[in-house]
Amino acid sequence: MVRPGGRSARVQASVHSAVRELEAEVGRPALTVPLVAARAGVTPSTIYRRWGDLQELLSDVAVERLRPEAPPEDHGSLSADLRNWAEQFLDEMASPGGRAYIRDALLGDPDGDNAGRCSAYAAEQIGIILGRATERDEDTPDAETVIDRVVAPIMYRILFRPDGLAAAYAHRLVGEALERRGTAG
Amino acid sequence: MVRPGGRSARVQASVHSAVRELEAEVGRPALTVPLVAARAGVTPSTIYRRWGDLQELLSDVAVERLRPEAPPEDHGSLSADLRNWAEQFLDEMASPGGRAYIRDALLGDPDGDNAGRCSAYAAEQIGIILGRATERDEDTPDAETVIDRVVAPIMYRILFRPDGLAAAYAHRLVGEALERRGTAG
DNA sequence: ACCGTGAAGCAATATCTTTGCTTTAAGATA
DNA sequence: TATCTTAAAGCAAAGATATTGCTTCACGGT
Repeated sequence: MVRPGGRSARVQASVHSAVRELEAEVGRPALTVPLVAARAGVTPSTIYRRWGDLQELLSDVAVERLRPEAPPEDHGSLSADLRNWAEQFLDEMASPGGRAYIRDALLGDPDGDNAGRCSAYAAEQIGIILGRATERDEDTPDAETVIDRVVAPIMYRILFRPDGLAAAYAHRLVGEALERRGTAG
Repeated sequence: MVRPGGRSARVQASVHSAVRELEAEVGRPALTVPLVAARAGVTPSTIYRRWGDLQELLSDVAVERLRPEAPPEDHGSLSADLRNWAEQFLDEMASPGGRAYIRDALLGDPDGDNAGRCSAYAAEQIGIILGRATERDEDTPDAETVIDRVVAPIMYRILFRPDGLAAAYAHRLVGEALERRGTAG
């Protein structure tokens, strides 16, 4: 029987907060399970038993921070919506903090579950944008295409070649992904 | 002064071998620095001082294993070369072992150095393919385009959505990346 | 053949991880 | 509301890993 509320929930919240606070205060390299436990007012064995190790805990926290907080802004057209979303996505993900979260999320994730969740967040936001475009009767690519053409290149560069990423790159990708579509009806 | 040869080199080789052997024998989750050290005939402190921790050592080993061993096969045309290369790339990288290496390479890599190296390997292979195409007077995209259109989507899916990846996907990406190019001179 | 030096060995210490057992409190039942 | 059940947390001891000062070794230069 699952017990989503009560003590377990309090412990989880308190541990997550402790991670976020300590990440800011001492930096991630200095994070340890006992340190987090002390700040959270919990014994280390609680963390080991619930999360396994520090990496899985960090992965958990990272995924939470990567979850979008609001649907993408509506700028009145598919291309404006996508441009804006891609720019923000790149900004957030390419920042030092964003990169650390992505890595953490991928890292302590034996079954690929958390990584899948991150990808689903992006897919969801894109789905909203494309849904709006469809309602406006715009010619709309499918979400997979946008992921291949826009999200994947951004993530690849963030992970493998973190230098020289700027909004212009996101804009170019969006432009290319939408090429030869503006004229249909 | 750098000392590439001699004892240091022997230690490095022996430690790398130990990692590879033990990865196969006991599995990566059971790997520990003391275990590797014992197999390599080295004291643990040597490993800690040279590599910092297990993750960085694994990252090191992983990058070595991701280095291509030969230039891409020549099939007589850009599209055949790229199709073949992409298919092999996907096969190797999407296999359980390949995915583990990619993750390890990204993981113990504080400065993004090893990740950059992996990306450079792919870029180099692609450069060879495109160079051949240019010599044949084919209309040739630049390497960045191939990375954005072919490599990035493959890597994104391997890392974030490991299900349902097959050669057909790689072929489709190559086809789309080369679209509207075959007819030029 | 002999230094100088960077890297490896050794060993003591500090820290983290694991685990068996006990205690707590959430949620169900009456 | 009192009681019961049980998943999860606490505690503490044992085990393993990580760190570090000092010593020893051997490569590369003179």
